[in-house]
Amino acid sequence: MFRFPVSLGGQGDNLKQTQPSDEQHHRPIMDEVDFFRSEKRDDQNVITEETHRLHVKRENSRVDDDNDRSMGINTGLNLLTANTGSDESLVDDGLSVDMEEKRTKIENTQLREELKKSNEENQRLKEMLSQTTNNFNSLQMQLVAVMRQEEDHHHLATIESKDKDTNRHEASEMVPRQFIDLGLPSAEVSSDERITVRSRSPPSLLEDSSSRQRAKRVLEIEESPENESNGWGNPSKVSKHNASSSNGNGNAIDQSAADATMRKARVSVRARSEAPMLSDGCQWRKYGQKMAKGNPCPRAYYRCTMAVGCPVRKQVQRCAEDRSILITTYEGNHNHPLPPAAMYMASTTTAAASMLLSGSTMSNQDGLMNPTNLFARTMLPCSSSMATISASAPFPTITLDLTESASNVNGPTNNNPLMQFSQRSGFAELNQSGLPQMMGQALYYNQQQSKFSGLHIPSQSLNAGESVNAAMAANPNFAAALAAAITSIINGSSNHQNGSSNSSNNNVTTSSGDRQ
DNA sequence: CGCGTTTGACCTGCGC
DNA sequence: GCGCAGGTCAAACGCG
Repeated sequence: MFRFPVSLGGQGDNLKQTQPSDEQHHRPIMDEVDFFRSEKRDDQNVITEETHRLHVKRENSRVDDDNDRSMGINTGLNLLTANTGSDESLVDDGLSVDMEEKRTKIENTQLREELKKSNEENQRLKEMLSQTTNNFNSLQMQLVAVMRQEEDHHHLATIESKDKDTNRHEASEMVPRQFIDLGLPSAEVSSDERITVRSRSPPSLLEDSSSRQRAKRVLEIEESPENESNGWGNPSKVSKHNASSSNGNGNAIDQSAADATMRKARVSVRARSEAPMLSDGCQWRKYGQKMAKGNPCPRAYYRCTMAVGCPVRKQVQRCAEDRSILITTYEGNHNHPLPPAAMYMASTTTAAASMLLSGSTMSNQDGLMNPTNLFARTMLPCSSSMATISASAPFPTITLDLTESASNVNGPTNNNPLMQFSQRSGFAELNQSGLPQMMGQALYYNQQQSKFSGLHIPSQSLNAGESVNAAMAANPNFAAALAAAITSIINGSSNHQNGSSNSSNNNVTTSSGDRQ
């Protein structure tokens, strides 16, 4: 197996010097050489830099590797050449001290080569780990949704039995029907039924489960025609084709709906910013601008230009009520590597799409969070103030509202919205492994509640505190960072294998503040 | 000259 | 079927 030549826990030269036992294999030899002190410093810098890279992934690591390689190779070759060319003469002269130096040079060269190989291997491993983690997070979100669905199915039976007492006739017709309908292609649903379901969706948390379930199906129906498999050019043109070609295949419909949901999931960030656009680390090109109805401010359309064919687009528009609020809506997932500054927002959109996918692809039973889930209901009031999911929009949209002023700040130390969220919910004592699950469930429940009721929950009394607004004003990237923090927390429950990285992700303050 | 922005035209879905 | 609104395209234009 691969052997890392550096200490994973090292923080710098100081730590290495005070704790030489961590690298007894290398350091004592290097410390003995005074002749190449300058180069030794370079070696230490390389090691230090490598140590930092173990903690913070860099996108330009290749450049670093090149630098290391150039520095290490050049020095090493010179040393090797000197050794091979003058070893015998030195021996003939009987200079044992030079022999020691030559031997040390050779060992240094070997160490550099090992370090270089280690860097390359480490870089490959990190890339593999990053990709695997992303895939795992996406799958984890779906798994959690499926597990919750099965769990809630038992609660559904109880609810339905209660419903039968009050709506015996309705239940006897609707419940069996919904199972039948959900198993059939969505195209068989008439538009009248869709309208009916929409109008029947009550806003209450304890809304009728059957109506919610049917509403969910409508959402799947509405999302299924959207297909971006052939790019963004003319999605609507493909929709008709898909709707007709997929008829008669329920699985195909479900998969289509799932794919469409993933692609059309949107993440909207409301942030106070005087800048015309949030700098989220990506490169955008404006391709259109329209005057939206009811808003004197035009809506600008941007697409990602960091890679050819990247499907990610975003809309930027100022709030009609408060023009200091900048509403940025992201759509799609990047299909190319991203700089670190752009990873946060990208991961947010990806996680949002995964969440929406989890909600819309639940099977034909009770794919909703059970209203009797006291845990989730406890989470909801606060989580809704930070992240809402609206069904009023044409596409399922997660809204991160970071603009509310702190009207009810609990205290000067409670400036972290997520920490306040945990405290208000009575789970402040939870450890870092518990908070992500709670947050994920809360956000997920909010998603289901608002999504299927057709009600956009307005932001209320966000306990983010004045610090959030201050941070937003100081740095528009704070919105992206906070969104990433939420995503990290949501995903944190599934990343127990990444202990070091998760510990920082779960610390929202660190995640949002240090990654600017 | 290349790239990004602007802006009017066009397409599509939806409601009446 | 018609009109409206959202979204996109592409030619024209500006800038470095």
